Amino acid sequence: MLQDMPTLTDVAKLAGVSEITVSRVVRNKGPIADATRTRVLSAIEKLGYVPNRAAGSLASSGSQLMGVLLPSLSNIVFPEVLRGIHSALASTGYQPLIGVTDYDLKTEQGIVSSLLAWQPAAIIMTGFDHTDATRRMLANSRVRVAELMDIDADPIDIAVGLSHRRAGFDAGRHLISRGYRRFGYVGHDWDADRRARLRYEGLCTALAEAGLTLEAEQRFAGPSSTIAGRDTLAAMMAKNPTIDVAVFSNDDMAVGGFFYCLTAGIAVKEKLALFGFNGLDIGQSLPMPLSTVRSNRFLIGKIAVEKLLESGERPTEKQIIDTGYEIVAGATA
Amino acid sequence: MLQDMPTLTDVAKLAGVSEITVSRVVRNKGPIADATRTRVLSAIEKLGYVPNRAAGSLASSGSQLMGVLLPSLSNIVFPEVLRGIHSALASTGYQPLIGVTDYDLKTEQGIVSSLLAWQPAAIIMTGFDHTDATRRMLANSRVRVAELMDIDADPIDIAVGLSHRRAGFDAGRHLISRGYRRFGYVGHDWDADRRARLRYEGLCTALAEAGLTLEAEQRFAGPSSTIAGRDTLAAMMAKNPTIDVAVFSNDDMAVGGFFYCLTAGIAVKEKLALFGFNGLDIGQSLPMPLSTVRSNRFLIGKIAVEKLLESGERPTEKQIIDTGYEIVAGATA
DNA sequence: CTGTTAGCGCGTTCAG
DNA sequence: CTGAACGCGCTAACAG
Repeated sequence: MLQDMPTLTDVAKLAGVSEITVSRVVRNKGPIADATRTRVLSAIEKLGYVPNRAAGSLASSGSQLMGVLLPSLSNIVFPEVLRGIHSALASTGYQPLIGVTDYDLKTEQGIVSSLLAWQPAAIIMTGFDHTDATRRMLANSRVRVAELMDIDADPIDIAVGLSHRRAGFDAGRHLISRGYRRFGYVGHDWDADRRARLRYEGLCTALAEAGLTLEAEQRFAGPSSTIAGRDTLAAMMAKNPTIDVAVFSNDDMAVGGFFYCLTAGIAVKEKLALFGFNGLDIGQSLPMPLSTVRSNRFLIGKIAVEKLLESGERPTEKQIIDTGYEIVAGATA
Repeated sequence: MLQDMPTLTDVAKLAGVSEITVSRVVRNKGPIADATRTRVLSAIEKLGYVPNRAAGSLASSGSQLMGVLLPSLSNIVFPEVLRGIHSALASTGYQPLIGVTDYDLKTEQGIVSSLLAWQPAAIIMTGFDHTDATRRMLANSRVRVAELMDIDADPIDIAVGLSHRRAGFDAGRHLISRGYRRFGYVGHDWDADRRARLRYEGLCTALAEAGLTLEAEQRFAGPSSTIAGRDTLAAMMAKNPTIDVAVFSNDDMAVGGFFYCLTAGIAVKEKLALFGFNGLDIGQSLPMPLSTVRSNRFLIGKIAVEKLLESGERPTEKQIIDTGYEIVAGATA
């Protein structure tokens, strides 16, 4: 696509050195006399030389690319992870090559295959659910794999995230300790969102240990959103007006729940407590800061990249990195 | 990085054909007898062959990559554009190679250079501000360039977006026609956000034509956010309690303003009207839907890709595509 | 419809 | 500290 861009050869001729010397200067590799380096650099400058990565990649059978698979871009959480990935990549010369799976394992498989075609240094994926074919392709390649967000299962190489089951459990314990007893759960479609389900299970376990159960439960049959949260809480309250706390599948849903309470004139916390998950900015900027669990999305992306780049080799031992979470007391519960 | 993955040659041997035939089957190019195709495909399947894109790219001096430069991932607007880009790319076999500039032109220049090194089919950028070096690199390459979001200046090849100046102007006219006269403006740092400034200028023009001026103006010295909107409106109201409408630099800021009114007990619309820009979901899910201007972020990304892929050549004529905007009456103004 | 020939631009040897 | 030769895996251009 570039029209006779200058090549290594052109630079080498102009600088009066061999191609490999130019190559070494460009990659900062091997010993180079200062004088030669200067000469080469000025030739590069003069010609506006830009190395051809495809050629480099072919010759070295490797690349400065990092494959990144995200389930969705609609949920703010994933752009935040991407931001963390990008921040760690920025100083390294690696570029993210991204794909979006729409929570579909077959789509994921296709994307993994096209990413692998670029011989990336590593691949970052979300979650532990993959097709057998995906696993096989990954195993046959030498690329390191990080699986993000979740650490409640066995990773391929590296897992970076938090235990959603424990987060749900701790949220439950926290709310019980604050005196809440009549629990309602407001969720979204969790066939796609395995982690929301893990949190739900953790919550139920905590309730069971305290001799409690969910008194109400309402799930929206689509992705999470503020509007879904608002309407789903409305539906639940219509059926079960006596609950004293609503636990939401995440902050988006909970913020919608807050808006519902505002409209319906329900006193938040006194009459109905609200609890979310994620610790999004929007929840914390509400007139009453949302009670929630803060996950560290940015950090997850950042650490994943750092671990992946730590060694050039596929790690011999599986590694699980817990980025933790934090109960945010807030004002709504 | 792949450990002796099978190559075209391996497939060709197994299928008993020449390499080029396999290549043609893989790329769906040129006439192939059905029998041959079947044979080749089953060989590919059997070996788990994955084409090496670097080699393909080198041989054809082109790639199925599309460079995407975004100023930021923190502002929800850009992930939405990326979503549009991705949706249009999904069916084409192209992959987005992304870079984030942090609103810095020198950073942008560096990223353009590394993107160009992959010989992408096209590059998508944001806005019209680039360094001279960036412009030169782009001009020397044969890649098509789309500049998104804005159409208030002269594009390199294609511009896709809306006139922010007109949007600001129309917002002003709209509010004047609703009877508002005492205008306040709540903004964020616009050195980075040229478009927010264009909207501001449009607004001021509309006011001037009606013989009005801004009675108050408060700008937060950082990026836009809900919290910034809340606090900046608070600061403005402390100084100028008599304004009857606050125009915000965008919806994030306006939602924060709404929260401020809630806390301060200010009757929204009766005492103080609020007006945003973007038409984000969060604004529309407020107890009172936010009055704002809807921009079509998803569409901007999608159309950019479609136009870029329309022809394989650099367009001879510059093209400006207006994706328009829409005043959303809402309930806050 | 299929095959042959000849590189694409670079990095990896291995020598000096 | 520098260089020569070779090949990475694929595709363009031309045959047949």
